[in-house]
Amino acid sequence: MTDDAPEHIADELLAWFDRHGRHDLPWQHPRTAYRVWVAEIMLQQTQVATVIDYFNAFMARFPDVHALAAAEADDVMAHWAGLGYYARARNLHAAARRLVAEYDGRFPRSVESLMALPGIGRSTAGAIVAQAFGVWAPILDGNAKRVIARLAAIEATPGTAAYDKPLWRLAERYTPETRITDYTQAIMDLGATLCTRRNPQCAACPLADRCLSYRRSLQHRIPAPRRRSARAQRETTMLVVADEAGRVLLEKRPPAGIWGGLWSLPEKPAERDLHAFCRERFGIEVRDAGALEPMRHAFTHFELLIHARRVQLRGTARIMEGEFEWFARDARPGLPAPVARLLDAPQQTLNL
DNA sequence: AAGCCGGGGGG
DNA sequence: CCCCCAGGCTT
Repeated sequence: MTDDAPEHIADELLAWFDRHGRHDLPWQHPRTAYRVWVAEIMLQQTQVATVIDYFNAFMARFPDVHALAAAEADDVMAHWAGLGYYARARNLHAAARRLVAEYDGRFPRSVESLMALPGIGRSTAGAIVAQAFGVWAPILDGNAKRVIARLAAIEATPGTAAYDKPLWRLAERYTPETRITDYTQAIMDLGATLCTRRNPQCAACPLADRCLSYRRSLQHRIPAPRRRSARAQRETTMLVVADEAGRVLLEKRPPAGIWGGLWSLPEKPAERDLHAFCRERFGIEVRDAGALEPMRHAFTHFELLIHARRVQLRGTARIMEGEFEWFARDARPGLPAPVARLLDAPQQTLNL
């Protein structure tokens, strides 16, 4: 299947990149290892257009690896709120501290060393050494996978070893010895701008004449669609507990799991009585102020139906330490997007 | 090898 | 509504 795949693509790809590639992304100027690393982590499963504002704000607050390592975890999480995949932020922070402790803040230049850091796999490690240091290394992000799968007419289903294994072998074959930084950017740019998932612009592609999919008119069928399974439904009840001053009680979620490490609204088990639960969990007496409009939130593998209930504190707010805290409206930490939407809904803003 | 993690954008 | 996106970690 891949034996008749093209042998070389770098020359044509680089010539195209010089004229049509992306040369003004924020992490390209200046292109330090720290900036490339942070960008690569943010760009995992997240589109460029979404990342740019987060990246610039992150760099303004944490300009180098020492600043990031010295920061509080909450501060890092707050700058990630809304980006999703919060394990990325926890890993980024942990890796920054290890880089400072073990490497004096200087990035190692080998794929193997970088892969030993949390959150950095083979493709991200390759992108960092290629882009920051000009070291030869293949990458295989979503763009490169699609470009190479089409070039070699890989018909296996994405997400399987039958798909990934030949792609890594071909990624190694195509990665040139020279202009490694530009090549890495070029194959991603081709995938992002011409060799797109739908409606690939083959007429403008510098590799069309050697692309097996194009020559066989398979470019619309490769990559094959992923198998999709029915999305499970889940429900939860969240409490909007407000005190007299309009502050809201938030809970820091455990590090693992959904929204790990983020502040959010406390959840009440469905079977628990509201008053008993608040008494035992928070040590407060409350008045039930009624249900809010349920909110749906779609995750990749399930859909969450959030039943929110407004609860008024009776008496004085206790000072709480640790996993629960009272937050004034303008002092809220970063929240998961649906929780932020819930608190910002018109029915909420009236009395909070 | 397969399942899991979050939110946004585009068709 | 559907699918995918500069993937990696866990089991």
